[in-house]
Amino acid sequence: MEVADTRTRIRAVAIELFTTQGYEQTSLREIADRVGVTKASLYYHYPSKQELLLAVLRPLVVEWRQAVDAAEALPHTPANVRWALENCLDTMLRHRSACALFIRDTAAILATVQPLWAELLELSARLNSWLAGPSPTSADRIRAVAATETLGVALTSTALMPDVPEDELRRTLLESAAAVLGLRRARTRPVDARAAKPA
Amino acid sequence: MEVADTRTRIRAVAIELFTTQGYEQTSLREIADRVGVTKASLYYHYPSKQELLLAVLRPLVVEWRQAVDAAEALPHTPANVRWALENCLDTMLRHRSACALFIRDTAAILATVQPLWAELLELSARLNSWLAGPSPTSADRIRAVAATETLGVALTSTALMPDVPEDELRRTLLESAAAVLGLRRARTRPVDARAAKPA
DNA sequence: GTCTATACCAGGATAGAC
DNA sequence: GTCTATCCTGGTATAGAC
Repeated sequence: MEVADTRTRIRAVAIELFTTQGYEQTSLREIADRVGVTKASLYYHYPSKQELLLAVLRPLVVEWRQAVDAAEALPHTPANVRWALENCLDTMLRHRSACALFIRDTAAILATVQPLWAELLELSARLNSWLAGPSPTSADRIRAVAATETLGVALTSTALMPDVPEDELRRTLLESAAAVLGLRRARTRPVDARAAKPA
Repeated sequence: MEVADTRTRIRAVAIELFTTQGYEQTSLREIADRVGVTKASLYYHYPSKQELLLAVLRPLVVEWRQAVDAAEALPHTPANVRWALENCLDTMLRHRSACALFIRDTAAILATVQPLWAELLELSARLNSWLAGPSPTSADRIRAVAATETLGVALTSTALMPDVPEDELRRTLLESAAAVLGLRRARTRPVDARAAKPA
């Protein structure tokens, strides 16, 4: 592989420009120029701008699905809920830029890659429904959505609170989400995981 | 005014198409066709697509500013915090479609109408800083952002939980935001508004 | 003052030469 | 695997009809 092969470089430039400027705001010419090829050459490697976007977003969706699968496999106990929140938050933090794209560019992505978007919606629906617990009231369901939304703050936080250290962010958001769900404060280790059900 | 004047009809069609399809995804031709005029005619009434977007978004920003101003004018007591959350939530609900546009189309709007966007950022910064209270810790600041984000659920809720009645949504979200901020459960009337400070 | 016709340029996409 | 040339659509600008 004498080249840092063009295909890979295109993807790298795309992820950078998409996440800094947005998807619609980034032209193929811009990407091509930065890579040092022509627009037409991009089309040799990726059949469309859409596919390029997919190549950027797919890894996040894959991991996110694993996180939701993992949560669903567990019984809905307070300790498990805490663990699931943590796992989801970490997944988001790991793919921070792709997540930000998803959030900032919702309309464009929705219009562009509908199937991927649909999967993401379905995944968050499953997560929310697990978080709401068995036979949930409307309030339980609302709280579940509110809790996941709370974790989403991790993504806007870089812009709003650049000086806050990541571990404190992580800890506080987890506590906030737990508070929304009516869980009491965390113990150091997840003990008595089978006691009373959450409010 | 024999006509439901063209200018107004353009704006009405724009708000509808922008909010259902997104800003970038809506072409001027589409709007013009729906109104029954040509693209060029749009330009007589609005100097650019941007201006049309501004005309749609401006009312929300105006009211939002009033809500933040009102909050800042009050001392940071638990009762006042509750009242501010409520007021902000209601503002969002009143301008639900414009809010949704702002959230779904962030990247496009950011790129298109930077000054408006900047004002919105500044307003939410002010609101968050008021919510965090005087001399806040990092955790207080994070919680403030998490609480406002919680209210934002009102906007996604229509899609995720279409069957939940609005008043229950409103009540539960306010309680969730209060839980994030560490306020205890609401009394029917805001009594003893000057007692202990929130965690 | 309100609108149409028309032309311009940028961006996504395709065909075909090298 | 990369380029040139070309097409179509969308935002924009202007001249001019009514």
